[in-house]
Amino acid sequence: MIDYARPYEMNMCDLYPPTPPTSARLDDFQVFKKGNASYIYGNYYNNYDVYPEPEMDTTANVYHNLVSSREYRHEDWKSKVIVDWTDDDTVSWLIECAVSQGFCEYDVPFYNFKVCGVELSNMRREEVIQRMAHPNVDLNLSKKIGEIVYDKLQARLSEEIHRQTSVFRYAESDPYTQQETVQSVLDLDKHRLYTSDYKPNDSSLLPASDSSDDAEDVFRTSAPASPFSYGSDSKSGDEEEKRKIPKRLPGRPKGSGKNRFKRPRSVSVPEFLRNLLFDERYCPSIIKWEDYSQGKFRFVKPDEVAKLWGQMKQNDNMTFEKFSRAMRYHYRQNVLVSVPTARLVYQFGHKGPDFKTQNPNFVKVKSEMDLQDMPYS
DNA sequence: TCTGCATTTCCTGTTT
DNA sequence: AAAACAGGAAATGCAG
Repeated sequence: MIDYARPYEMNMCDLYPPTPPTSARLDDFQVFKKGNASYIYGNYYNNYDVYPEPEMDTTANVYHNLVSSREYRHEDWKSKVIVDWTDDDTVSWLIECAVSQGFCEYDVPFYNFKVCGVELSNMRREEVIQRMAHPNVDLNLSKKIGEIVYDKLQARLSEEIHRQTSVFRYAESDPYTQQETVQSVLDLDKHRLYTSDYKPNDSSLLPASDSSDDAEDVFRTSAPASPFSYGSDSKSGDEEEKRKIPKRLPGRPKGSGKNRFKRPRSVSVPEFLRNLLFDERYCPSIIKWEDYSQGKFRFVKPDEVAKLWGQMKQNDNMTFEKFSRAMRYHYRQNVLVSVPTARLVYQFGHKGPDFKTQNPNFVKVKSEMDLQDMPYS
């Protein structure tokens, strides 16, 4: 089922690590890719399986930990859902989580977790464990803390999702006319969510997932393994040669059945489009609102949108043709609607995601610009 | 393990 | 003519 109208939804920009070192826009989408950069000790490292040497002075780290961890002891996070957490909320939760499990707060390198809730919720087990590593703390202890923290996080996340789902069953019937009601229901729900009886499943003693899974890419390489797998890709022009090569069967080519790893829940195609439209980095440069009041949007650079989708799904072979096929499947349920006369223009249907936004296409209103131009206002 | 859903891939034909 | 569109068919991956 698609959560078309989730109460809060991550923006594309929120999915990715803080200010990656490369300036290339598409690199923002590589957080799900195995072996790609992860943020630790203020630096990016390319391998989840090693514990890199921190660049910061380790003594300073420990000192920082001792002195500052109490600054984060506030309880704001308890009344919020995870995606609303600030980096301080994340740290507060982390410390309380570790302490409640009998660990010493000084063994938790909380400065590695100064991230917002969205980023935290997208962390994989390996990344949490890796961030937990500290040269002055026994590796096994760090690993254990990391695993428990990860399990607690997942338990909390699944409880949140469960709560959202039950709220939005109600909302799905008519998301537009009921929007206000739904919002108020959500607000109520949000505020009483974790104030009293939050009891996550205690799976902290489960064995750690096999991180070796991450060492290999489960998706096929961009080059076909054999001519038999992609017969139609042959561009020899030799008709007879073509006839000899059996056509590739329709459907996704078989990946490796083994070495599968869990990816974080990905957004659906309509949600992905909505998120791009909400993100100043992509709207209006590669996708933009054509008629916001009707939910109509236009692909400015369709190939780039498809590429982003492909990168998010770790699929280098994604094209706009395939992406648009996925979009067309959403016509059936009125999540998306075709706009016949205009090319590259689509429309969110009445069952589409909530696309309410203050400033479509991020066009500054005149008064705002005037205010900015005034030196002292 | 099974099932259903959301894709992914390829394809043929049509429209712009 | 090329690109975009439409939708069938078959396959995968994931979640329940």
